[in-house]
Amino acid sequence: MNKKATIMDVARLAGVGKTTVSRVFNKPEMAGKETVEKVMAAAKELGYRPSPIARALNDTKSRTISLVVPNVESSTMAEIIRGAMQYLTERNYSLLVLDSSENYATERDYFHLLQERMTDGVIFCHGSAKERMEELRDLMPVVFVESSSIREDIDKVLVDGIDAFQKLFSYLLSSGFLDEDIAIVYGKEDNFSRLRIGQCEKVLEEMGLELNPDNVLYSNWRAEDGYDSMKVLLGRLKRPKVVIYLSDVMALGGMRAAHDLGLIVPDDVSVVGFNDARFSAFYQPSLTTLDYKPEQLGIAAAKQILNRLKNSELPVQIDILTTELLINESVKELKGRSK
Amino acid sequence: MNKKATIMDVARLAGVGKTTVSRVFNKPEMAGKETVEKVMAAAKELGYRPSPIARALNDTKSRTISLVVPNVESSTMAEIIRGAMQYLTERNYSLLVLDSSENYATERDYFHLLQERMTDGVIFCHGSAKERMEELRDLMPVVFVESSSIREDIDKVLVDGIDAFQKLFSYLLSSGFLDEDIAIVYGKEDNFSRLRIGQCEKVLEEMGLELNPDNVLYSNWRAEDGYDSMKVLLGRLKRPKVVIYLSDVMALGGMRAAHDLGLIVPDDVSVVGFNDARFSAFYQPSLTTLDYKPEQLGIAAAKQILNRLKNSELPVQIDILTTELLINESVKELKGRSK
DNA sequence: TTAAATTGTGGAACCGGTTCCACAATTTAA
DNA sequence: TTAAATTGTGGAACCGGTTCCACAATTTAA
Repeated sequence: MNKKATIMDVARLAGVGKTTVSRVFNKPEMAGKETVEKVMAAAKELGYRPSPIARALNDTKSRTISLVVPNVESSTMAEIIRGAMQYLTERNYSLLVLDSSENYATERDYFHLLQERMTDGVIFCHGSAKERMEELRDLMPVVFVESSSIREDIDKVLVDGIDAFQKLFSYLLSSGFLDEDIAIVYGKEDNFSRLRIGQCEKVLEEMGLELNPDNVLYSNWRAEDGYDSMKVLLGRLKRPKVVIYLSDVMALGGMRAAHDLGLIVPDDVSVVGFNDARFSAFYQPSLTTLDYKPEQLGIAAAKQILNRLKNSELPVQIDILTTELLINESVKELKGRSK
Repeated sequence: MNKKATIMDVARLAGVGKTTVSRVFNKPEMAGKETVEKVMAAAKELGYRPSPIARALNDTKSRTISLVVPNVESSTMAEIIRGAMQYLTERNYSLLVLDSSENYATERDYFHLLQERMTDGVIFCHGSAKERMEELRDLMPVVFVESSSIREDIDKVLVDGIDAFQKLFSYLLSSGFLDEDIAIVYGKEDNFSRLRIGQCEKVLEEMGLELNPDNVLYSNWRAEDGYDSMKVLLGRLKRPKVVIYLSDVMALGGMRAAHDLGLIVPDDVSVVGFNDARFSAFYQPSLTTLDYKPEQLGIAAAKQILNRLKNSELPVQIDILTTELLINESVKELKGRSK
């Protein structure tokens, strides 16, 4: 490993001052034509590239955005990372991914603040360190993804859960389901689930519906968890007629559980998913789901951060992604039933 | 946004030199007890935290690892990111994710080298910039994931494709399938696919098998693509009796296509997947697949990088993940057939 | 009581760049 | 031909830390 060439090496070889080398790399139009050529030749010969670290020391700009995600089992996070990465890479920014799982509650604290100056902004995806993140806003732009905040200077990207549940419950009611027929399976009971729960309860209240408390379950996002919760629900004396899962993956597990119990989806029990509708149309039966692209959350958040970086005076940005109710085979209308 | 406190601010407030402040933060046992307290109090009062950038300038250690991934549609990459992130975060390293999609072929080149000093090492996941990455090895540790290299000083993490195909073909033959019955659907024809294709062909040759060229397809990793390729295969005069997909997600699409054509999996056509067996057991029918956890690739690669960082003299590290053949419902044995 | 070893401290130099500003050389205007 | 404006250049200072090393103060050994 031979040592890297520095700006001084190039300056010496080209027979100019280091200032001139710096200028050639940053504002070549401000330098003489011949000088530019000389310096570039020397730089090439030495394989010189300016060190981003040394640059950042002056700039306080690193062209790096941090993305703080809980390392959850759901693939949603992975999609968000993908979306943000794509948007930022295209614009020559880098993405630093940080884990905010609850096990790191204390280190993370230390850890992020440590990153302060290595990062031009932070995208925060509903983890547990909300308050810390809000404080960070005093130092740099912060975007919240699917997470509420009291602060009014924090940009946000949200999924319109209210609208989603309204669409869904309207559809189910018009399909002949009663509120007592409906079961709902949330993910792990964390900050994010609480957001959804609140939205769901609000809609239920608005629509004058009341679920049987036995039919509200907390699971853990994975297919296995959806499987287990379906077994629980179908073991009840009074079985639900439709089960809403807060993720497609859990719904997949749920459908399999029904099948393993000798029941048919949707004849014996209907199933609805939410989220990552990437494959829902291919499941057997295809899954009725509230579709949105988590990737879009990442893209929107990255966009907001760069906007804010360009203009810190911008009024607060709030992007709301609406879901689409994809009606597939996993729900069977009960219109004709005589209850 | 009030300015951040620097080491000099702390030194002044504590009435000591900046060297002493630096010492208190880095080697407190080398400083006097009272001094440590004084400095810590001053640091706390000012909310001081050492700037990682300024630190990195001396260290040439940033405690950051770069992960270069093609932004493919497959969820495999997302799993790899997750695994690496988890391992590194636990050890107080950060993960910088870079996109090596082919569209960025030129920028990427520039881009990575630009990152040189911000990164202690690079994990490279079968993208198109292989040669560039090999050059990087002269400057820092590089780990290749699922990518071959001529260089013998590059650590590697691989999936044992040879073993996987051996297991699979043995199983299929012993289940009554002939080579002419077998179709195989690869992903997009890129560096990574070529690796698998090579492995598969080698095994076929070893076992004296020959596939019908019509039955070898290149698709594009997504469920939709798997769907389309199944329609192509089932449209052939001589239909394959078993279709091997190089990803579970494509297999899911394929099974759905068969169903939409009025065929039953596995009675009319058997299907095999590969890869992300996270959900394969929950599909309907459950999918026979070559199971490995892409997440483990990320973990193993992260581990190798940190090992190498600790000891650059370490002999080359090669981790080979073996797959497990999960036999599920999507393949039906043809033992009894009279051909 | 004196010499030697240990402990703690801070100024100077450095990491590799950028910015500021004075100044020399050249070009343009009078 | 001379004064004013423009162009190009590089030394010094700086960004915010760490490392090196000399030296003072204290402790231990003789």
